[in-house]
Amino acid sequence: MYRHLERRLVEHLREFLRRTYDLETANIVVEQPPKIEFGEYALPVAFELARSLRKAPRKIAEEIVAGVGEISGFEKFEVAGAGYINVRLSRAEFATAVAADQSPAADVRPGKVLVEHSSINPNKAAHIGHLRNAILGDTFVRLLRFAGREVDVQNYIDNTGAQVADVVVGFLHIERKSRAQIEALAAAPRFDYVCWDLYARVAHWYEEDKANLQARAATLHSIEEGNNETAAIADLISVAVLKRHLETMDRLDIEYDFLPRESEILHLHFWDAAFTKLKEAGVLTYENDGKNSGCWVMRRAGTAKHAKTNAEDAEVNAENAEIKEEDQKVIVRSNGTVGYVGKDIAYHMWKFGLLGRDFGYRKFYRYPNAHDCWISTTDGEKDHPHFGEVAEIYNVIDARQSEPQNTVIEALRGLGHGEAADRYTHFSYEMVALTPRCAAELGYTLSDEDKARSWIEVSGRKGFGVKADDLLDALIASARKEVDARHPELSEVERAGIATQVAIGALRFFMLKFTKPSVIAFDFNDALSFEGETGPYVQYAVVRASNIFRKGGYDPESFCRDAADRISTEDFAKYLTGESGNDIWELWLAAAKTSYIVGQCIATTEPAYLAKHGFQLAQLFNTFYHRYPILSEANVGRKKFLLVTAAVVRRELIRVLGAMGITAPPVM
RNA sequence: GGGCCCGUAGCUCAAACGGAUAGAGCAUCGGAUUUCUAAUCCGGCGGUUGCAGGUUCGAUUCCUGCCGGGCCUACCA
Repeated sequence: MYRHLERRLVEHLREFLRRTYDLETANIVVEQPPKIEFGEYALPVAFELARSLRKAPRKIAEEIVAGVGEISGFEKFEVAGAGYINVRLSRAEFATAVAADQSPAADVRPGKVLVEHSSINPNKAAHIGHLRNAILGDTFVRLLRFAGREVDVQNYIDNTGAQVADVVVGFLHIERKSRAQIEALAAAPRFDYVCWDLYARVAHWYEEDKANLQARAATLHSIEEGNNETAAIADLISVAVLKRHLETMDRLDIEYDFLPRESEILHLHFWDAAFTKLKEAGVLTYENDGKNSGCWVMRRAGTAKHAKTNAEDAEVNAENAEIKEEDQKVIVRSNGTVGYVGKDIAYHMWKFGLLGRDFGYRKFYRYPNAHDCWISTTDGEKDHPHFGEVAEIYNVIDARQSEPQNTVIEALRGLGHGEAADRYTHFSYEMVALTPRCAAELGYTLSDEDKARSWIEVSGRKGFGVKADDLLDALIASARKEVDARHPELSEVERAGIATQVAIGALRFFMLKFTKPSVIAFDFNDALSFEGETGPYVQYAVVRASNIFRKGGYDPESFCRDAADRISTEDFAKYLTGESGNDIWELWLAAAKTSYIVGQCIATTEPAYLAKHGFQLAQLFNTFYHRYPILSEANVGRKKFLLVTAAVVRRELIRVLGAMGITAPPVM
């Protein structure tokens, strides 16, 4: 609604400027006034026009206000300050529409969207870094679906790499376990924890004696070759750990549709198909000398020179024809094997339906809600959903991977698929690290240098980090203590359920409230907080709103649905003016912004705006709740109005939380 | 060396295409009429937005340089 009116305002104004000044204004900026009393929209357009019209901004603003005329839904235009135009909505009309949940159909872009996130190596337990990835990715999926897009969720599994081989080495060479023993371990709970520790030990074992690295090379070779005991063990380990990851993420309501695996990219020869096309298009060049002699290389992303003038064009092109050694990315090694960037290029050609090959598919994991997650195989089931061949992709991968991601994009461009390259988004975010204090709490001894840092990077290789399940367990235990103290009358099951909801709310909100480029320095104190700018704060606002209706014996949904029957436009207008009206109007306006915010989040790939919005809405509601007792309100008309207000805000808070993958408990 | 990111209150973070008095939370100090109310609310304290220039009517935001920190820059995946 808010967004729709903004668009209407801009269109009208553009038309007015065209008519009056014969000006084409490409971009009319709309802002929000610093205070609610000033109106709902602020237009700084007069400042911009001052130069071309050779008039004072204030004068232009006055002319616009005088001449702009009536726009449906808007009440008035005013000049403010040195030339701002503040615009006021018709509050009653707006509130009626918001209560009824009228939102004019937004134009949804066609085509399926593929979001890939998590992509955890299946050789050890998931840690907090993976949680940030999965929560960002899953929230983005929810945002896209909220906006009406069709979305496939993928989780890429690198099951043939050195990390998996290392755990195999650990079991066979250090632990000296048989296949049957490993199978038994894999079937036990939290097998991923066993691998977490073993993986760190293997890294240490390599360091003790470099000769031990031969075991890795041999294991890696056997895995790639396939059809042998070692490969079978690697497969059983990676599948078991993968299942654990799915269980961990399911605790957070994170589900996947498809799990493409590197092993199938290898066995189904995706690379061969891609290699041919890349050579034909001249994306790859063969090096005859230098350090990369015998390799197929491509230009590293961002190293091409760009001409600043036409005169430079020829010169720059000549320079770009030859790729300097330091700008070369080896795609195919001199021994003929392909590196991971090459496989990634082939994989992304598949995503856009440009490869001419497909995976086999098999059902792999059924969620408690009966949703099936599929996995890649060489030969699959006949009936399967259609994956790949999508219109847009978003890869949720941390910022460290931006160079290879850009290289893949450049390869697509080089293949002549510029439009695909443009619809490829590296959803980049910074890592989760630990504060020195947190690291110390975990029992790690720190150097003086580390102690002075503001954060320390986690390392799976060293077994240094906070495991996702451990954090969740700690959050649930902490929430449980609060619930037990507040609601001793509830059953064991009820209290456990509430504690889980609160824990998930706290965790998901925590990971979303930071903007993507900010490194999260993880600390248990911050993450375990349930007060202030947290998920539970927002959940609690919903619980409070629900309490009003439960204790009053009303149905909140019906108060939204039938708002217009219960309250006349005149009453809306009456209660939304004056000092207290302004307070409450601010709440209504914030509640109406949800879909506007969702649009912002998608356009900027920044879910943090949603967390911020949820918190602000909850904050406004809490103030309202405190200031205006509802059930004891003597004036019947005003009481109805306050109930509608609470019902609408409750509805929007539930929506915002839902888009973040958070549910509100019945009581807190 | 090159590329990308970050630097805002004691701490952790916001500030939508450049906009009106730079905002929250935490911490700290002081308060909240027995109500749908404490996982909450109100108030106090707290800022030369790393530094220096430039562009602009206007800069935390854009540009240049410097200072400080991080990440990436393998024929490993």
